[in-house]
Amino acid sequence: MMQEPDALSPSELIAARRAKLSHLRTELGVDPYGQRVDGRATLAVARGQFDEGAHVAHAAAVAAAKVDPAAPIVDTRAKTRVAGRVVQHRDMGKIVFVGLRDASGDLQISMSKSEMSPTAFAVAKGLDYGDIVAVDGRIGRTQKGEVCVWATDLSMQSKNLEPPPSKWHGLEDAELRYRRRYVDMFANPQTVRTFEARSHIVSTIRRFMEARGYLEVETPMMHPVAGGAAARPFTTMHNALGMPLFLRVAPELYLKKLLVGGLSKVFEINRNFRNEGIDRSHNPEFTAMEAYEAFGDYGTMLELVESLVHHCACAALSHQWNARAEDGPILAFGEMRIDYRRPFEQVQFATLFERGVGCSMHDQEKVRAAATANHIAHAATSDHWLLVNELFERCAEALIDPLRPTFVLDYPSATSPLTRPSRANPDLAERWDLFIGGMEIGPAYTELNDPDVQLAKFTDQLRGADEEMSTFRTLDEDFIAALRTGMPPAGGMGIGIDRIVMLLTDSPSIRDVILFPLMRPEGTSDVPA
RNA sequence: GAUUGCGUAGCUCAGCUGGUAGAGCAAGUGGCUUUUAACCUCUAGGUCCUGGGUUCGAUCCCCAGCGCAAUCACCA
Repeated sequence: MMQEPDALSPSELIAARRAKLSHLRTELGVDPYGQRVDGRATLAVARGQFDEGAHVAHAAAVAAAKVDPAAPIVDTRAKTRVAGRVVQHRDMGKIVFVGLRDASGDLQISMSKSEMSPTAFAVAKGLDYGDIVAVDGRIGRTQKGEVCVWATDLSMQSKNLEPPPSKWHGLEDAELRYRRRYVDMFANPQTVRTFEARSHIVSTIRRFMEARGYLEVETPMMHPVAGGAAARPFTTMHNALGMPLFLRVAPELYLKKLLVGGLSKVFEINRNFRNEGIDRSHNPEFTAMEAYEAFGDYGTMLELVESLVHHCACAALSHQWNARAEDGPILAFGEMRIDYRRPFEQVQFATLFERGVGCSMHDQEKVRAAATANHIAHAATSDHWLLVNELFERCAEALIDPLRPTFVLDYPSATSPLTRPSRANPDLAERWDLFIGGMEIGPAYTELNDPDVQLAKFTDQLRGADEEMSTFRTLDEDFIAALRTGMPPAGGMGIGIDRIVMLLTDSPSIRDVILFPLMRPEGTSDVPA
């Protein structure tokens, strides 16, 4: 080793790369960090420029020139300039093969000592897995048929100083994939495919909503009062105003204010923040879409969401986001084959409850008995409808067919404080939840627009809140004032975008569809100095 | 927040009734002008997650901590 190891990282692997960095500068006179590269083709485009006829003609001309040195070598192979990260490096002596990768795919670069400057060839021989290079050359293929760029020049664009993961296995450790996503992205090409798909799905949703006349809006993420969902918020503080703020748990109340203001169809796609647990389908910040339509109801929203999800499933098929897609909008999700054909299933909450629990949800005695039998806390004293809700989640939700998108309709009114009670049965709220693949994708409601009923429900909810909840759950006077101004009757819905993306990209964890999921800091344990 | 499991070389993984560790790839060296996880030669590479304890001796057993994963709770 010609150079002292990196002071911060004593690994000799890093020292070797630093030595090469120094060698590039002092011995080869090369800037390892490159300059602007114009006229670059993606690797996929360059590969598409391959022409077998030109390759054969060139090979024949080279062969002829060996017999008769005076014979002209006509080369009609396409010239190209590409750049990418080195993912393979095979040095055969006087010929070097390098595998390059960019977001479009992989392409081999073949470099013959006789066709390059000594400096460029020396750089090529010294490349490491992870370096970024730019290459000029012509598109041809090798004797074994591998389409490649036969390089005439190669320049260093960035030196990799971090020992990269195994080129064969990629980066498999889930923790490292999330913490160092940038490594995951070049070590595991599927990661890039998944996030491209995510982008296309969000774009598809946006275009779908716009085509239906919905206006996209952006409402505050910092709320003086946390509202719109029953979730613990994150707290923060505005210094200059001396003002406590909550990161929003839902945009709902602001979007409804826009209906008061006269917009009739609005949607917002953005982040919500909920101070809750983390698991396979929960990240503290997640992306949701909420949409509201004046003069609609939850039926309006049902048609909207069914069309939207079906549309996205079809788009997933045609874009092959999901490699295991079968004929029709049937998409693989792990071991499941989820059938997105319309119409989706619909089932009444009360029906599903009876099937799962074995009694009518209106039968107070039997519900309480069932709650006791299922060891639900405070079964003897709890409110009837809270028990119904508990029992439903414990016993009935599992009956929903995970292979078919299913709307569960008409939840108990008592657990839906922002929802308008059903005209036919005031115990029920005009609300549905959509379940796909065993996950809750989102709810929709016929929104409550009577300010006095809303105020009463909020007040009831506050009265029932425990000490912790009541520290951040306060009455949103602004929202009540907006309702007093007059909000048209409306349908509203919210769906989890991350979960839709999970389903359509066959990703088992929400962390596979969030670029930088929240991780605990590592290596900062209380080691005494 | 609870329970269970995992943490060994840069990566992927072996290993040990408790006697301080191995492989493949990656890295360094030498060879090779058509390779495909290139191959061949030689070499180097480890706080076995951290801190305690038991022991003559701990990577292994016990306790605590940290991180990750799964399940549950909360929630979407």
